[in-house]
Amino acid sequence: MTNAIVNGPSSGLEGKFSSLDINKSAYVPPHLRSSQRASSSPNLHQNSFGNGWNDSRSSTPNSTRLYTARPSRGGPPQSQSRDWSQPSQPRDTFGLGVWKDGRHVVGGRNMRLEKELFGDPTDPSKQHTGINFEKYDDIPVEATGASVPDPVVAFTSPPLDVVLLENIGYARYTTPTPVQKYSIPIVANGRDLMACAQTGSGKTGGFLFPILSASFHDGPRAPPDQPSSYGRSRKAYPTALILAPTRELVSQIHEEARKFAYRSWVRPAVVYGGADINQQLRSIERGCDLLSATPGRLVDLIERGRISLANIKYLVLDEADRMLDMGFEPQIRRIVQGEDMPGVLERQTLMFSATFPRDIQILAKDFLKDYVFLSVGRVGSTSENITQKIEYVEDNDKRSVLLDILASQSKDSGNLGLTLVFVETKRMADMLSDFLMGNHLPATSIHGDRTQHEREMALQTFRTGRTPIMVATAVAARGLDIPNVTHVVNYDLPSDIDDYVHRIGRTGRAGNTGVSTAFFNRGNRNIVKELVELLREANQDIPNWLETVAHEATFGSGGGYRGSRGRGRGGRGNAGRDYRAGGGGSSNAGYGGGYGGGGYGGGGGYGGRAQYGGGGYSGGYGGGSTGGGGGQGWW
DNA sequence: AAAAAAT
Repeated sequence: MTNAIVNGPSSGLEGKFSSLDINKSAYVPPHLRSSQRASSSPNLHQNSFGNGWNDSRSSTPNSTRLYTARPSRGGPPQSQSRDWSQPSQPRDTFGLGVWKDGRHVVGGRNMRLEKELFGDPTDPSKQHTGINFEKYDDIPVEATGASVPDPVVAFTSPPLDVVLLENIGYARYTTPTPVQKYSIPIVANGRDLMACAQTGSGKTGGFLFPILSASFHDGPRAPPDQPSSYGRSRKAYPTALILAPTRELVSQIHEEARKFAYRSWVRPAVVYGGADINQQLRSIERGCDLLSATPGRLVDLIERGRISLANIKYLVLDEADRMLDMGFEPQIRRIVQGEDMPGVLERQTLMFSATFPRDIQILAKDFLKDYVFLSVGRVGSTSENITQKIEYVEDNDKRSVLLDILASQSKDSGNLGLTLVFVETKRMADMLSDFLMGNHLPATSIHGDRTQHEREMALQTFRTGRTPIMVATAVAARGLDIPNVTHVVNYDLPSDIDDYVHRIGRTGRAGNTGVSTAFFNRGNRNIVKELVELLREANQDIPNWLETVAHEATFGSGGGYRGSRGRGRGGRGNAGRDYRAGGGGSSNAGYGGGYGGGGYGGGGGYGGRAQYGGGGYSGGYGGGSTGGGGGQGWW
């Protein structure tokens, strides 16, 4: 099994145009696959372990098992199914497989597509393994819940589906991240999952890998009551649905899905607002098995009768806390509970959230069944490969300080790195990028008032280095994975420390070192305490004046440093605790270990601090002025 | 107070 990655697929059909037509005509849209599927596969409700995933919660033991019961690659099968001997078996040459007669018919390789999806392996500048594994092994993970499956140690033991393993190999991922080590067996055992983890921890693979592995093996679920005799229905019946808060995030998830669904029967699709809906309609007609979507556009398409959720087997809510912050709860509830999606017992649901406040707990209670709770340590702040600098800069001086920074950066020889500048408002994003461009700096900007096209262009010119400076609002703070960001500037500090963590997490990825610079002034006192704690945890240098300010802020008021966001999120960072565990909770991996420090939601259960955080707002403006220490009278 | 998201 291991050699699947090393050798790669060896279909002899790659690049043969002759089977183009065959393939086109042989392709069966997902919604028309029901008849053959229903008759040929009695294993409809089985996962790749072969155990019923509906009732696995009570019966599945922890022991590891094979993730794949039989091979499903492009070569001749090692088992029965003689029809393979037919020479003209319609195999695809464009990297598309099909599900046919209850079996996975894997597509042939397509070198052009492969290059598009995975990059050119011969191009060293594209060598982007994505993940620094030594660092990642330090991330503490805690799993709680009833009979938590043991984490896996490798993609190959027990093995994921061979086709998936090959794709993982093409993507040059060698080792599962800690999130994946836990999530893979959890999902593969049919369990629901609530994970407190951030993007960058490998969580996209954490849900894509097990979902695709099982899907490759099991095939699509037969849509209920599908009027299959009526020509082609134009309704898509996805098997898996992934919801995420921003368009960029959704589109990034879709790109990952395209990689790992390569050569399989699974057609990934993506829908989000701001883009031409007719184009999206056409694309989902071409196949929509694993759908990544923002909630609004999905509801729209459901209303138009073009997407049915009746076939959903896997539901993923990514960045759930953020979606609630953005007011998506009504749409999400409608999608999950108010349409035709199978109930909680008939589907598998995975929720990811950076924090675990009360409203997320409620959502988890409503959407999940007997879930495993996974708490994954913070990546950005604990990893010391991000150097965090805090500079005192008054608002009026910010522009010139930024220019200085950018100028000194460009003096560094071979400055290939990208600089991401965060501001708080859309207006500021426009003004600042105009200012930079006016100073002949190659800058662009991204925020919610730009058209989707402009946003995509900005992201593209930034990624490719054509405009290596990008000014961004919160739209780019979370989740976006842009390789080669070497510097994050918090031109305006966010009022929420979690946002800060997310922002600086845009750099220092892929095991590279990164620098973050924050402009701090009196307007940022609301996060100073948490900021100092964070810097301390991450072994960063803390300026004396900052310590002083933090001290004052602590004393100046009842310590209501959190306020500002109205509804305090449950504790900091990933302090998410499995509240079901009643405070104590069984822990599989040392969480406390690298985490000491005060802030981590200190034992006392959950509910308490979740909703209306401590002192509320006003973290003490005006508290003891005349900055005492450091001899710097800033206040 | 701001940002994001369906039109």
